[in-house]
Amino acid sequence: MSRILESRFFNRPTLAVAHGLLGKYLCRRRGRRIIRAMITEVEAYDGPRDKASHASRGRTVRNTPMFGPAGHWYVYLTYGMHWMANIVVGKRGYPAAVLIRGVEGINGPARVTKYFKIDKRFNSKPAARQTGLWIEERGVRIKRSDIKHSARIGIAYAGPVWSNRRYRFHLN
DNA sequence: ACGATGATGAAC
DNA sequence: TTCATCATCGTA
Repeated sequence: MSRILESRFFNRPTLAVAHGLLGKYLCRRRGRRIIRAMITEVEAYDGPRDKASHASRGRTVRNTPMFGPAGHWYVYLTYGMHWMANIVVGKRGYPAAVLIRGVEGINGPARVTKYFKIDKRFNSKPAARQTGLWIEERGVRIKRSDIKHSARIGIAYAGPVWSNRRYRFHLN
């Protein structure tokens, strides 16, 4: 049994969605083939005050998807070569997203997008089967005690308050 | 430890 | 229009 996650799942507080994504499956259809992998690591970027978030300096062309409806993708290029896959969460107008940092067997957000062949084509598109990139519940139960939380990676510029927040969640 | 590699946003 | 900065990775 499996269930494709829809906006009712993503339209919740950012940290709750981040926790909830662990154990869910990132799914990609290319032609007839579908690849799936369990999400094992995520990071939350929560609201306009979060100094580590692209939205901390207001709305721009790039970060516009973060202000849009929950359950849509926010995909952007970093370091001139790596795509980052984020799912938008929370209410419209409130900029928040969860970065998918790792799936089973693949660690690192750039490796995830490389493996799943995710790029700007998905930016602002809904996570849905029709789009070719979506997220499924497949019956994996994650115990609260199996979720580790720690500081987010690569965001020291955000200052001590925001860089020390334990907004990174992972299994193991 | 550091270079790759280019879009972004802010300053000028 | 220029410039520093980046939600990183692979090689050392």
